Amino acid sequence: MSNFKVIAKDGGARAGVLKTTHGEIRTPVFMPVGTQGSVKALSPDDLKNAKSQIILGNTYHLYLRPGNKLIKKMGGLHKFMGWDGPILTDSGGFQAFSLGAAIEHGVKKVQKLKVKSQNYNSLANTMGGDMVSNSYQKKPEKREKLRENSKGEREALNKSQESRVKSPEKTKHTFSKITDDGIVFRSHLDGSSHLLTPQKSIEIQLDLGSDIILTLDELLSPLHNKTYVKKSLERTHRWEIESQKYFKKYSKKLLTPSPILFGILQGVYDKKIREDEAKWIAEQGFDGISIGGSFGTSEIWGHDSVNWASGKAINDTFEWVTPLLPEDLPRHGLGIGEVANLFGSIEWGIDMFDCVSPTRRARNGSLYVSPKSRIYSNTREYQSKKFTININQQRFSRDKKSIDPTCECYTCQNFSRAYLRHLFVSSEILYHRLASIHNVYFINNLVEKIREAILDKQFKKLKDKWLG
RNA sequence: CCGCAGGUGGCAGAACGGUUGAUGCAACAGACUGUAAAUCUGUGCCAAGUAGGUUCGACUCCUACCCUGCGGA
Repeated sequence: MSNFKVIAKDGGARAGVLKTTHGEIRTPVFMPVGTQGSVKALSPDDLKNAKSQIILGNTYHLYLRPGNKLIKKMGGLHKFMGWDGPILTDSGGFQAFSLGAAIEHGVKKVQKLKVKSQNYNSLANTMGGDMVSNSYQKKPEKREKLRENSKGEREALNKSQESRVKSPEKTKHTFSKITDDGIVFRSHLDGSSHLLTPQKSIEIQLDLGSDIILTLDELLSPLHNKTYVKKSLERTHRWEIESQKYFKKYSKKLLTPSPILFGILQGVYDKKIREDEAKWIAEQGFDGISIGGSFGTSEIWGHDSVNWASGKAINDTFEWVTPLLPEDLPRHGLGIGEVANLFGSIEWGIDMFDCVSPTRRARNGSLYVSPKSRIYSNTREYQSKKFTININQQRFSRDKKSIDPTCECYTCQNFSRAYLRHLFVSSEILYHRLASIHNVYFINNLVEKIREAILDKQFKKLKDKWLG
């Protein structure tokens, strides 16, 4: 019996209902990310008032601190954090990337700039040593460079040549390493070493009492070469099957009613690979399918900068894979959550989303605004087609309007841009809460509006209104 | 009034007499997509109290004055 039901379709876009052990979810749905048992700056009440139906928790972080066994003893993650709605837990697969390949390759999940291909094969050969990433090292490097430049001409030349030779060879220290058995992590907290196997990941997620569990996968980088990608995907397949076996063996025994298990469709920005992966995952009998992997471009995969456009990789990928996935399974776009990407993904039949963007952006001063409000604000946003403003900007210091005059969140009902800017530049803690309430509400509300539009067969119209 | 210490960007604060002039904060802008993120990346600063002197060369040494702090009368 399926937990998921599509109740309406408008083109490729779907509206549905997903049953979980902590209640029903209306899809499409956005899931705020609560990595360490907390959606940063927000209480469960704040989350509910911001229209959150379900949140995400993280295996890797909660395993390291406070520990899955402790959370189990405390009655599970829901009780521990005071959230009675559904929780989806990530498997820890993303950290293999963010603590490994992302550092080594200097890339992000959604790579916006064209990266010069270096044909990376294996990764993270150099675990150990200083716990510093390249971005964290930049400051000292800059300092050295400046000092060198200020010395005598010849001396400076010699020195800078030396550093030019040394610099590319510089070891990048990563915190994760992939082995066939699982992911070896060196804790970013205390340096201790941990092996996360597919079984271990499921065990942790069961201990947490998650409603929706994900299989362990390895997130690929656009700079992994074809040989490595092939090998990695075979390994991820093995991990997913092992995850599923372990899940079937223990989930019903340990928890009643049982949580559900989503498999992960991995890959890079390549049609053939994504289609093959879609066919494979469709056959495995999962309760849902999370679509992850890299949405970046590189020469290795034949992408040239001319063809590249923002969000194109995401849209293309979903366009390729969704026709090959079972209609009756929920589809989850892992880590997707920017406004344009939500429209682009839902259009191709994606039902669920999670993203750190609303909460991280909020804390960093980037607040969402709707198209109408962009016109109010200033022609800058309107022209740039962005959906955010940087509240730190001076032009908001006397702005009496709410962040988004069309928004009905608690923050917009009660506070001005001028006040929020003041809180932000003053580093007041309240800023984080008010800003996060707004951004989470904004995205949740947008997805809710999209759902209503699908039910009314108005999806295209709403999309045009936003993306024009 | 006397003694001591000291005056370096908007603020704080470094540097053998050698094209001087870091760094931090603040300011201004930008980034952020399964959270190593209240983070990161840029940008600019009319920067040596005043007036002289020594020196090839002074932020750096000398003199006077002005100002600030501390102690004393």
